[in-house]
Amino acid sequence: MYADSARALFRDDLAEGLALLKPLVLPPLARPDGMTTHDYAFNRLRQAIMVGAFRPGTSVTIRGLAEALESSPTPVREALRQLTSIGALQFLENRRIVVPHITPARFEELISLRIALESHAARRAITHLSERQIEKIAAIDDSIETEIRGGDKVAALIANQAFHRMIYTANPDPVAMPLIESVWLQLGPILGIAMEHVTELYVVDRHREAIDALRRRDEGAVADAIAADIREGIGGFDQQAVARLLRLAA
Amino acid sequence: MYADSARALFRDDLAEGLALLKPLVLPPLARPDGMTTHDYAFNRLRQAIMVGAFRPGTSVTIRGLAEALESSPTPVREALRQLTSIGALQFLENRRIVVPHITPARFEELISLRIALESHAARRAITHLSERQIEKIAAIDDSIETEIRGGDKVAALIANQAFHRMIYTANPDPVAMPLIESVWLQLGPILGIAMEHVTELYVVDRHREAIDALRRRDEGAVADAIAADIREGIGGFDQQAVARLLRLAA
DNA sequence: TTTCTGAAAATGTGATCACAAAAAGAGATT
DNA sequence: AATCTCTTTTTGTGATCACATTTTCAGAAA
Repeated sequence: MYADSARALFRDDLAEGLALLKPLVLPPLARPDGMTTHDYAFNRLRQAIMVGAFRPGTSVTIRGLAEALESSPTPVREALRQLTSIGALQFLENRRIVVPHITPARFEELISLRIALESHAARRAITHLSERQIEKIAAIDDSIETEIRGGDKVAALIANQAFHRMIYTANPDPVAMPLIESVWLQLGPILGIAMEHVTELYVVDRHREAIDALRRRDEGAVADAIAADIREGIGGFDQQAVARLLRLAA
Repeated sequence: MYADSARALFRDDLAEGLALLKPLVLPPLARPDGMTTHDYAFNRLRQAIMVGAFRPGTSVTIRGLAEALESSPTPVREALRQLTSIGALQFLENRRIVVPHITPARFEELISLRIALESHAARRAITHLSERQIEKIAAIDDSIETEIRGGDKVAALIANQAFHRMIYTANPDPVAMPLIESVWLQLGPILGIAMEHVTELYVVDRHREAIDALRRRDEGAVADAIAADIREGIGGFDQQAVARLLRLAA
């Protein structure tokens, strides 16, 4: 596996990183026609980071990624630069490019920021949601449970994100969504750790509550449900367990 | 002025754009030692957009900026790509790079997002603020009034941003600050329009209220003061007047 | 005057190269 | 065995170039 590429894709955790990256980033997402190399690289990396393919502290290289994506340094560097702008990566002083480390305090800040942003976005979405859209949201919620019961952690995570995204993007001017995804990206690497250590997934979310509140067009109840949902867990992961894990890692 | 450069820096509003850009972006900020060309370009453009140097819809070119910044396309393109990630610019389908247009609805969304984000950040900052820092914040508030009375719109704007930034960055893990600045960037172009049309600046902010609340460590009062401050105006600009202006422009 | 057409210019994209800084590694020294 | 030193390799940076697409604009046609 190492000899496959002349250069290392990752400096640390090479095997694990590759193992996670390969299915997530390399084969599945074919490049659509008309998509630039840069956009392709950006979206692949973004998606990989958001679902926890990279552990905190992992460092990547421009040439390594260019090779993995069968491209050249220029578009990859642009993609990496963009990812730093949204907190997904970090260019260090010594020119190393790493996935940011997360302290327990930072983790708490990010969760609290998620609550502020997403309860706000949920409130703002209510008036724009049609009945049909709400039913779609409920359908996505069902698929989350299916994935959790099936034990596919990454799929559960993605479905959970889709659930939240579907609500917030009902707003025709979804200015909050990019910021919310920035926070998700910063939490991604933690989820990667969680996925390695947590074997049991729990279906304890507040999605039903949120959906009911959406149907009633009850702003306060929606915001409360979303806040509680975030506070308690992330797509099958128990929040407290993740926090504990983080303290151990630090 | 036009003949100075072989290529146009802006496609539209060339004269106005240059007039605003020159003092803000070109001469003053000298490139510090050790700062890369890319970082320099990024920071200059970012600052220029944040204080309203570019009107909505203005389009820029990579080569034009590279020439203006005495650099080459590569680092400038990276800077522009980063700016799109934080909502300051937009790469259109036809490969044009523009400052995003803003609809009245989007404007309202951004203001409401500012309130959600900044009242949250203010709450989170309270426990980390020392007495000395609060006095510094009060000093910045004084300088805002000075600038407003002096009639320097850009300086007033920058001082106002410094006031808010000083509060939010007291938090040792300021995860919200980059997101807040992203919103500021998206509002920047509107401020540019406001600065062109508004002649009178008002010193009607809630800063004193906010500072008092900070001294009392009163979370709710701080959040309320910040929310009211944002709702009513931006660094000397009356919010309602700006909204009216925007409806006219649309 | 307006609209259409085709050539010329401009522009974003991505690959490549030279360069300096940093990291890695081999071998000697303590 | 641990530390230091010097060479080699790797890596980010920025400039340049070729290419395809888009825009611009002059001139013809209606």
